[in-house]
Amino acid sequence: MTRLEDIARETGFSIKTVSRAIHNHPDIKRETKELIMEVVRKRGFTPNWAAQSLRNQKTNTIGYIIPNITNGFFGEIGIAIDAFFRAKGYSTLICFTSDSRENEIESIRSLLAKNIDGIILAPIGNQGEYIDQIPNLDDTPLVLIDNRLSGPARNYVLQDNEGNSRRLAEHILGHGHTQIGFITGPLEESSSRERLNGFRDALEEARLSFDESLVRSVDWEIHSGYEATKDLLDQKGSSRPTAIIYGNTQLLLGGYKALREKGLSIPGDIAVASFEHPDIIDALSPCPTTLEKVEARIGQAAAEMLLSIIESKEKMPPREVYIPSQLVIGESCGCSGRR
Amino acid sequence: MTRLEDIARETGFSIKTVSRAIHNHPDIKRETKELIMEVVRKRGFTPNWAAQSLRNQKTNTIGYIIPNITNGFFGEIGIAIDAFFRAKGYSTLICFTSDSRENEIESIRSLLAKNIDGIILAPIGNQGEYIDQIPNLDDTPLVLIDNRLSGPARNYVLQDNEGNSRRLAEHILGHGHTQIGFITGPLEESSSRERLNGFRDALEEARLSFDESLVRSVDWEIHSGYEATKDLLDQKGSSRPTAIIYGNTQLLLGGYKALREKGLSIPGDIAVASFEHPDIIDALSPCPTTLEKVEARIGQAAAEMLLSIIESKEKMPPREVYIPSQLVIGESCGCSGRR
DNA sequence: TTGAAAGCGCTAACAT
DNA sequence: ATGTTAGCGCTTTCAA
Repeated sequence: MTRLEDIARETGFSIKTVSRAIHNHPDIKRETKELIMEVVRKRGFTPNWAAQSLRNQKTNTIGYIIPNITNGFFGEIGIAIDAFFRAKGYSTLICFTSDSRENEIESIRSLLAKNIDGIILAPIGNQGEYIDQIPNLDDTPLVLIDNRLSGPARNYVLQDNEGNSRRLAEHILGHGHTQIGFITGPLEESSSRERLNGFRDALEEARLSFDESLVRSVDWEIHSGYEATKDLLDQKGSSRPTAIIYGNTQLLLGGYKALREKGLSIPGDIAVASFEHPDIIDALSPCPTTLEKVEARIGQAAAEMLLSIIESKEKMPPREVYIPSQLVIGESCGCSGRR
Repeated sequence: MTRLEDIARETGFSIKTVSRAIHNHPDIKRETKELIMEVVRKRGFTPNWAAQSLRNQKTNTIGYIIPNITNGFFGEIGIAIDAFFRAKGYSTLICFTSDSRENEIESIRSLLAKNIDGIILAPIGNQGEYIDQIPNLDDTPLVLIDNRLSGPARNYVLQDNEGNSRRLAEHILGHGHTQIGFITGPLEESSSRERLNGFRDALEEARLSFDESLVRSVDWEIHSGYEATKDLLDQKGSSRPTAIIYGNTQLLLGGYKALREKGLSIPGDIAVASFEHPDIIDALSPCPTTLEKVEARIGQAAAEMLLSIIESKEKMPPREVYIPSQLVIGESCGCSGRR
């Protein structure tokens, strides 16, 4: 490993002068600096991170903790976070917890041990009390995204789930449907619960009754969307839905498969709309009606919020930011198509 | 931040004794240790990572550099790597390069500055010389995955692309097809080139001529698979393929959309098979014939290789590991189905 | 404009 | 079985 001292010896200056050159300190002669920087480049010297952060008590590093790295939603948020902080001279450490609370706590602890300057966390579940019990965490700026936890006020960047849900439902209602299925994730999760609430509000406003037999709450997986869709269409006693709204991409994908297998045409036999806006949308025909992409905006908002907390000296009261998104009309709802 | 010294003061022992307790050193009385550990737990103390690694010249951390975090393939490899190293007491830092060579070099340098113990890199492109020019990198164990670069021998974990391609092609040939389309990625990339080679070998062995007009080399994106498929089916002069093999999931997805839009039934009108084995397979009907999942095995193999290099004292000659995979018969090739 | 020395938190020799 | 001390590489007073 190349050290400051190696550069100092090679150039004949002291360690401190080399340090000054690297950090663009004004108190240094221009030629001295150029001489030193030449050697620095040649040797590929980069200051030892551990030594620097030990000395400065500042790591210029933030942590990003997500349930699952293979989830494109969190991946794209991460890209936005990384881009923002990279431009400010920070690095981003990503940890994934495989949907385990234990791993989540372990990740937080390991980030704290690294003295990172702040954390952006996409928490799992709905119980938030455990967060308040992690020692030393209150000294570290923390922003939560996408999922609200129980407990005291915290810094959040959330989606406008209710509003988004209302926009989707109103659009489907506008096509004249009155029997609308709604397939979403676990209702303990705030995101899922809020989506259902928005749906219910839209029905109320349209003076339609909310029919619980048209709602399915399952986990967020493809096969669950597949089975819930079949279940919804096969049920006896109630009339068939003429439209279905899906709570995320996975559920939609499962739904498309089920509808295709049943020989139902979209939107002819059944209209469809869905939350989120995955890249994989390009593989689907008909192109589904969805919402705008929000990943970049969530990442940006969370990163800005975190940086402002890191940079502010005094403690700030918790803030919440809601990211809304507009409809993106496709061909699955009955409109004549987009693009 | 809680320090060793805080625990020492609170328990009345010296710093060193506390350190011994934490590290399970034998030279410590059982009760002393229990007394200390109680306070350690209460305070949530974790040794300062920077101080530890500065002192030990060992960080127990490895770096994992990938082109794109939203690619599920690299994500799942990362999960396997992280699981392996976590069990050995190591952390994994993930960096993504957004397919930019500049970011890739920058990521390597930032990992070197952190004194990480080793790097697993999924390199982009096919030129490898730049790697040899990164200062100080030769002291750090490095394992490359999935893509072979030009230049000297290196540590690699690769897929058996030729063998896999041959297996896919032989299966399709076994269904009696003689006009087989092949849609794959850029031929500069070793993975893509080797896949095409395997396909050509299988044709030769079956005494069929290799018809270049049935091959498309595009980028690895969904829309490219869509357009290449339409292009292949629309071309004049040559007879239509009765089967198509896709080089990855994205291309397959685009292909399914194109075939559906053309009203062709799979496998009735056209047989289909594809490399990789994505989770999204559950959303497709008919279920495509693919290869086994290899992500976990690639990650495991790369992690094992890297750890063995980290732990070995003397320099070892570069090694290569090839991960083969078997066919997974679906419904898209003409077989009667699986499961 | 440059250099010397102290100390960030931790661990390994070396005492006791 | 426990404590003292030096030093990992860096930056920041302070002095020259």
